[in-house]
Amino acid sequence: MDGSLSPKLDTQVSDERKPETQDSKRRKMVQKTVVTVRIGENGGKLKNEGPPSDLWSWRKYGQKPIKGSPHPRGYYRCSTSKGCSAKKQVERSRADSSMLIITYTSSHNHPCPDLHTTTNLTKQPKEPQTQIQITEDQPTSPKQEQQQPQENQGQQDQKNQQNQPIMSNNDHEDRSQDQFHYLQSPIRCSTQDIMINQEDPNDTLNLLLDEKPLSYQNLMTFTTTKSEENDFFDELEELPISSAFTGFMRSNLFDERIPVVPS
DNA sequence: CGCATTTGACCGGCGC
DNA sequence: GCGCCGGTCAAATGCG
Repeated sequence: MDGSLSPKLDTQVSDERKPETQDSKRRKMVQKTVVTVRIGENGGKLKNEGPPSDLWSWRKYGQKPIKGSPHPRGYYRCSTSKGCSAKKQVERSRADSSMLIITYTSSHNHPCPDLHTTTNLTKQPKEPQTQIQITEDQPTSPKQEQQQPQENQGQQDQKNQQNQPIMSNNDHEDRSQDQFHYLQSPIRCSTQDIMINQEDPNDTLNLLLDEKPLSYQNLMTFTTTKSEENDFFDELEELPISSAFTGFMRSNLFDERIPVVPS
């Protein structure tokens, strides 16, 4: 009894398509989290690259060839929750085909799914070791130069990040923000090496978050590699991947949310 | 039968 | 004002 003809779309469509509303005026105002995923040899061998497998469920709603990029960009929407407006864009780096650029937009209005809630994920395959660099960007302001060097710097940064201890610099302020977590670190539930760069040109946060990547490699130690995943992704061109030991990851990652906002 | 994915078309925003 | 690019929606097809 919602009275809506198409509840599934009606809600979202109306929300985004609103010709006049605060967000309609500035769709770019939406916060963006850019994740650069580096795929190793494993990824190169595969036809499809391994995107960061988040616990979230994503449904592909579009794909478009981007000018300047030999590879198309895929548009995904969070299907974990019906009312979730979280979205993500996945594209392959034109400079490095073995590098994936995932851009998360909007925020999840629900907590990260867990094995308890997502029984379907229990059998999720794992992907090859992938290195991810995440950049959070708030388009409210012009441009930031740090987002460009991902291709080159990303590699160097990753090395640094791996050496660094995992999230140890956060666990105090994030409690203040509840939903913030969901939107700030969508990849928090990833299973690979993730590097997070939060881009916030409009705020000084950038300085604080600028180089605050996280390395989950330690956690990866548990990950038992499965070859089946290859087959799983074989058909996938873009990257709907899922996480394997999300339960464990989630426990650690979720518990230690990344302080997007230092204070 | 239902759900997810894929492809094409349309609309909006930005730049020139 | 026009053109181009990006993004989203809608419909159709395929797979589970």
